[in-house]
Amino acid sequence: MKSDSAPQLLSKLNWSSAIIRRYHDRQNIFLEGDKKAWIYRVEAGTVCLYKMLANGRQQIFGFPIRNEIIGLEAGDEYQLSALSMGITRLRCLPVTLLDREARTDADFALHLYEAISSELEATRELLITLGQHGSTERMAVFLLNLAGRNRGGKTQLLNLPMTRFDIADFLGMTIETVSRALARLGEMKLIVVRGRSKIQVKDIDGLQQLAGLPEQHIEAVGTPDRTS
Amino acid sequence: MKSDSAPQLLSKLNWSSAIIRRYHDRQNIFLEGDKKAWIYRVEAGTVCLYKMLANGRQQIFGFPIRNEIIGLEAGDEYQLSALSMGITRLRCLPVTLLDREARTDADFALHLYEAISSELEATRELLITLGQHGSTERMAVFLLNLAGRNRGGKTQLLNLPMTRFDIADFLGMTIETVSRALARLGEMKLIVVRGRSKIQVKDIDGLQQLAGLPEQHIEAVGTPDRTS
DNA sequence: CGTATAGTTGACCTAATTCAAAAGACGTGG
DNA sequence: CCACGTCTTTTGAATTAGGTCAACTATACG
Repeated sequence: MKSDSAPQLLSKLNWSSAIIRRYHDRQNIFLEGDKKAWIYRVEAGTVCLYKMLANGRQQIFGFPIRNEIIGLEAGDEYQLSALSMGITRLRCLPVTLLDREARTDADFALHLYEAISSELEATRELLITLGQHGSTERMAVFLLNLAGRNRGGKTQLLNLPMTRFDIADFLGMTIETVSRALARLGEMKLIVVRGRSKIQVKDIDGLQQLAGLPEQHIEAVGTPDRTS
Repeated sequence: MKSDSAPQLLSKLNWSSAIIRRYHDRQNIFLEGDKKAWIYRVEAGTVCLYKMLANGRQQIFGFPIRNEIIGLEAGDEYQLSALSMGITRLRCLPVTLLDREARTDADFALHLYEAISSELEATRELLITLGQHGSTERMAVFLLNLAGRNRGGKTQLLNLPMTRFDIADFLGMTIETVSRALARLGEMKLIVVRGRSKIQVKDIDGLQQLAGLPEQHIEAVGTPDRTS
């Protein structure tokens, strides 16, 4: 559901020369409207991409993790804010470098085009999830997305570095509903909630089924086992 | 809210040589998954961009009108379906032409990048609208969006070539709720509903205010931590 | 430990969906 | 131009999912 656009870019860009920056929990990486100076690749940890809203809430657009790129968008300002969720390590590349490459190398510029395109596609998926599914299903989608990108076994222990508040803002609901949705998934024996930041996935197929029944819009991001 | 990215592209592309294609009401222009052969610029009428969903409904992502570009995305398949709303005229450009240009001209490729970027931004706005606003507000946003892109006077007569069903699928609600939302806006003296496809905007400022005031994104000054 | 913060659970309320039916728009043929 | 039938839209009543408010519990941290 989030930017899986890294692979192509990695090849072209000289990331090895990039600086590594370390964040602890809930540090701002950049804010919407900041002048864009760097693009980042997540090396470890999780990032939260969001926009602040007038009502004090925020709309979260994703939680990029290891190997995903953030800050990649046209314009000279960031269009989203980024926050570290837990201890996080980022590799930073000056945009100037990216810009120079893009201006001279059409092929590279096209990679940018593709990367943003897939980001757009991901955002559309999110929009569909929010618009069309109930709270329990949305939670299932969220967990599957995490599980998929974490690339684990069948019985995964998911790490949730984000708070219930963040999850609520991501899925467009309240923390209470998040809590109840998790409880319901628990009752259904699909997951076990372990403390505030660990969730054991017991029945990934069940989740999958809940999340979208028909294959349609839940592409198994990374998960090798797709039963249907 | 939709792709207003045309201007830059227009300058580079040789649209004058492009074929014109005519559609009447509710004809498919292309379908999600179709091999991408053309990109289009709307000359007249309205297009509906959507994805079919498993439950028989559809998520609509926008209603591009005159001068807006459709079919512009990376990949060799369309990621959305497009349907004409009312009599519609499109100028068609073979993607091969666009591709050739993009592969050789880095500057042009960057324009594509920017175009998609603004599309992404628009989709994010839509997501926020759907996620955070009530039905009446959403309707206000929709009407303002139409009014804004139609560029008219203060007391506009809006043409709605799409059905209530389409509006419902765009705003993530039911036709009944669409109807009630319009009725409510009527009671508030903000609009007058004239038949099934015309709406007279009486108080655009009132709509704007309802919609959440144009500036709904507060930049986070300081810590975005909600609680502390 | 004890306090603060995060999360859960319960009771109630509201907005939107659902189901049902009436009213209005539109096209057709007389 | 009117009468008719179909389809779209509106309106109403009942239902429900999720939000809100409030109390309670669990967890992290000093």
